[in-house]
Amino acid sequence: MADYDPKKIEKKWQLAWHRRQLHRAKDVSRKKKYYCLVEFPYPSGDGLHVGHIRSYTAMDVIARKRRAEGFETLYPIGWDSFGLPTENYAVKTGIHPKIVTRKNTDTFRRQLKSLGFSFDWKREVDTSSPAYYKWTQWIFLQMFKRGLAYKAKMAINWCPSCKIGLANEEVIDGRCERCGGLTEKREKEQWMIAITKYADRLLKDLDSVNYLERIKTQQRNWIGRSDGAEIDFPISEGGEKPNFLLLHGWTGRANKNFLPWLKKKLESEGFAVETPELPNTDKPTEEEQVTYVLKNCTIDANTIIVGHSLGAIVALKVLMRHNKPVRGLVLVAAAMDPDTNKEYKPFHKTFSWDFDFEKIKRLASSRLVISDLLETERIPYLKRMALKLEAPIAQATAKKEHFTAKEEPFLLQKLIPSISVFTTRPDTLFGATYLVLAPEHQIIEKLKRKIKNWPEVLKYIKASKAKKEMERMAEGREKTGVALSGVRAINPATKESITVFIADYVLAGYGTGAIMAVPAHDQRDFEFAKEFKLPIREAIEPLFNADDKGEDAIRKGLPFKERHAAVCIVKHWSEDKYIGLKWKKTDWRGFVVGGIEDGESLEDAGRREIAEETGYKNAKFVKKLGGIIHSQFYHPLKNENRWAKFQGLYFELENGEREEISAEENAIHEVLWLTRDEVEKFLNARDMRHFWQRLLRGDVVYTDKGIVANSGKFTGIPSEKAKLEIVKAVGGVEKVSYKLRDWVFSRQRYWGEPIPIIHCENCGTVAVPLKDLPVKLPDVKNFKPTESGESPLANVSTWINVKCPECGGKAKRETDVMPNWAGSSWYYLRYVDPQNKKKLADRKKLNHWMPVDWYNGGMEHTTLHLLYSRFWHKFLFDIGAVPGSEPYAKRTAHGLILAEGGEKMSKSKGNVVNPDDIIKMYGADTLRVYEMFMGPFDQAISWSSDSIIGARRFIEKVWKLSGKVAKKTPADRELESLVTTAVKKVGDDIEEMKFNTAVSHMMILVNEMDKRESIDVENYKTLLQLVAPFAPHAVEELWRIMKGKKSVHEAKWPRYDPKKVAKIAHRIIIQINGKLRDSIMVEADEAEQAEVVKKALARDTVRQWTEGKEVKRVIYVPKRLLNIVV
RNA sequence: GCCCGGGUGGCGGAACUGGUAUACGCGCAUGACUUAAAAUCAUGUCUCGAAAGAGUUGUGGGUUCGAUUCCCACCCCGGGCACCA
Repeated sequence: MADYDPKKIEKKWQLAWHRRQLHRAKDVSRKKKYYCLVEFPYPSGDGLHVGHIRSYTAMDVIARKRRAEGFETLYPIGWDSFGLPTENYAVKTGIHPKIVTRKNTDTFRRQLKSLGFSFDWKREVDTSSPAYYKWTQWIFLQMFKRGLAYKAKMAINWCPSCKIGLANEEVIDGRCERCGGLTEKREKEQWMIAITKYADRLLKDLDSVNYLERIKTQQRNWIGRSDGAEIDFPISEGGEKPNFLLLHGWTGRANKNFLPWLKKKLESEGFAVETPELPNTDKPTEEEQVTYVLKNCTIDANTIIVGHSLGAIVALKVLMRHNKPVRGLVLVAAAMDPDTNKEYKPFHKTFSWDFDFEKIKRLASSRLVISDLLETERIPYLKRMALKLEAPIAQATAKKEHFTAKEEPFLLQKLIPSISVFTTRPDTLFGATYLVLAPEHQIIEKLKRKIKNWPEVLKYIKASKAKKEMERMAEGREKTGVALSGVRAINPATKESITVFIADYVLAGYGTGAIMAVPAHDQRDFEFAKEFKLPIREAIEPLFNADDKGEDAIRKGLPFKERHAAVCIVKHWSEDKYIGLKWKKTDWRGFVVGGIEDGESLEDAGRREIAEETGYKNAKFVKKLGGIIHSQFYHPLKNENRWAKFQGLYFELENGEREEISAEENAIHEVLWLTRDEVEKFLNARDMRHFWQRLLRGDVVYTDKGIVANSGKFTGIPSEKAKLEIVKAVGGVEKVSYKLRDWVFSRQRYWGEPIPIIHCENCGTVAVPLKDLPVKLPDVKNFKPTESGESPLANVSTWINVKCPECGGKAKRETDVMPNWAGSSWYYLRYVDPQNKKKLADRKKLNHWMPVDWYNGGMEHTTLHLLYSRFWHKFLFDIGAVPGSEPYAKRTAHGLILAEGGEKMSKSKGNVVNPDDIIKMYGADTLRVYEMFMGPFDQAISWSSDSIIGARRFIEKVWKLSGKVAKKTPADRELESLVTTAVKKVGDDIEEMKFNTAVSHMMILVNEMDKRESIDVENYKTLLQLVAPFAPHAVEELWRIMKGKKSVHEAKWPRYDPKKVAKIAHRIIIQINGKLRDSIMVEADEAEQAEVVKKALARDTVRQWTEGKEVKRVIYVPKRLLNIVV
């Protein structure tokens, strides 16, 4: 037989498989489907990376195994071909990106084919081809139509060297992901996509998919859900008072009672109130009323519009038409006929509720309240509106006389100027001793005239804006800020007047851009408070729970016995040493602890305990160590659950004078003198450590949950429980916040999908009609981005100037293009039906193939591509374009391949491994096997050119074994068992992506076979089948030599008989006192313990160790080990 | 700082659910074949020790008959997030 020569066989079989269309996936098949997916490559000029091969081989192994198991398997590939490197190359060379892309794609295709991947090449997709991006644009327009794609002026991350805006996900350590340059913040009009609308579903649905746990965790952290509350802090000093515009509804008692009442109330508080007489109140025509208000009333940024029943509708319309922000909006509904108890018809019939709620929210930025003067459930539209506006509903107090509303503190409170904060710890509200606003907070501008130190404040705001991201980080988070003098707020819980600061440690983009600072229970607030010498007030007493392990774990069902106790830290009279008590009967190591008896002072109790437990007589009390610490645990000696309320006390001994300790005490614990370091190690309970920290550092910020303290009627409640109660008591609202930001979708560049939007002078922003899709990229000569940050497309006047599709008037095309994450957000859907001209994919085919059964890719895409595509898929699901709301049933991740030195491979470092070279030298099969064998698939690993040879030798061994194959061989039960084990292990390992051990099992089998004179045909064939997915070409050649016509890749995956895995005889390890001393062979049928022990004890080696000793205990693990304890 | 991984020979790494630590591969050493080299084959290869034996899975402690594996504390490396209230 000829020597193994991959050059001779690899091309041959690649062509043969292609001709036989072995890897085509049929859309109609009686087999069960299986969809394997890998991340399609960006065809860069560097060619295929060995990292691609790692992932693609892994999935190829799985795809081939699935086919062998009888699945109709789809394993597609395509090109993610829009992107910056190609464009930058075009800028440099003047060659059109289209041409560069084609060239690169050809290289990638040739390289992938040379590796023998079982892709279905008929399904190639290419994101930069108009036939493809037509549908990318289509999806964008669907989002636009549903308000998910919007244009907004906002501070974005700007990379000055790429001249491009970046999404948060693309900024790493304040640097541009692509070029590594520092990014800055820039105000720009940008297309945004409202991924935040899907935040909660993206989070929740993670529970329904099979992703690696670390992928889920990373996505969860990125989405960053926090459950908390919004709480208003009224401005007590300096607040600009709003003026009110009250719009009444129909003639009726409501107008007679409620509005006059409100007017009087507001005026008595010193507010300016305007109440216009609206025309035609009996037969309302909204148009007249809206015009009237706009014409006759003053509306400015300080106006709060209050609309009552019909007036509510008018208020909304006025606001939209006015189109400038107002101070606030209050909608009051009492649209109930007092006689019939039915809703007024005109209210229901005449008005549509189709408002642009997003816009209204923006226009009424600071106060948004909906007040319900009836039971809410009877006015469902009000509830609907509150939901849409995310506005709090004030509950009515009126019942029978529902038009004579009583005083409504909540409503009023919402109208009085205040600062709203977001907090996850409303339970600490009583400890909030100051407020902090982000420097960008809108209210600062409004308070401007009242701020006495405005120049200083302005300087701080400017300085913080000017800071680049990196500088902000480099400062080591030292807290800076400025107090607003002339402005104060009221803590709604304590009613105390507190200072308001601006500081850049508060972020404008998160929550409300303002926080209540609780220095006692938040590290950052603590640091700030120390810096500015602000009061620190404890609102939570620490609670330590003995966890559910250990002998002091709380026993369920037993009640807690509460006890006040003193914890005494006692210092030596001359040395820097402290008393530690070590309990003898249980694993407690702590300080002197003892109960406080009735009528006894804390100090006395401490001194008494010290004397009793240690004998030392002259302890001098120095200080208390903070407040109470709660500790819940089980007391093993007293057999009861304890709830100890510990007080920390610090004593110093004046001398070593000591009395005899009672025998009783002596039996309980041991007294030790410990240095500071020894104390650290000695303590084994969190409560004791906490006191030690208090002694060492003075203040300790306790940020965990505990028992509410110093909080009026809430004192003593567990903090978790107090949260909601306190929120309710101060009229706060429960809120959820996310770290996830909307997706910046504009790129001011050339090589991307044009955003299919037209800007018309009359009609505003208009979608390109679907029939005009795709909006093709025009050919240009100059790809250079402009200094002003406009797209190069802005210069192509023939392309830009168009007629408005709606009015036919003058209009211009949008010149921004989409980011390169757009095309990749849905490509897996196109594989299913790549040629479809009418839809992004045929529904039947989608039903058949979706979801992707197994998707493998890089960890680096977890919060980018993977999250984006899940979002797009959910959107497509919502509009009925795809079945199922999750695209990928299973997601795994491969580790990076690094260069030999452990660095990243890069052209500039010259350490890139070219797969073409490896294939030339060793063959594609060797490269595949090596990459599978090199190390754990999910971990990063360095390339090693020395080790590749091992993979090649393995294939050669398999090759040479074919010379030993014989039809008749002597029975070989051992080999039989080895083959069976290998079938099981290789199969299992592939499923768990433990390819390295799969290969090693095959190597073991090959080595064993190599020892034999001859090998049975069937055993050899089984081996070939196991190797086939890894080294498809070599095995195909061997298989054909053996058998003939059909391909090994059409053969059924070998099965194994579980009984054969069981060995006939076992080596039993004999240990004496846990040390390995001997081993014996035992037949499977004589594995009874007694027999084995007898056999073992008879052995000389064992007798040597057991001689003259008594056998105390024998542990026997069947088929494994025998441990004799003497 | 927080959240994930990880730490085992000269190197990549293996070890099921707590049960022979170092499988498999690379490298290295010795030998065979060869004029020689490569390739191949055979043997050996954690440390100390002549041996019996002892020690060893980042460090220290604990639980256990027995710990790479479980628990506690700490150190180091990689990745993600980073003042997210």
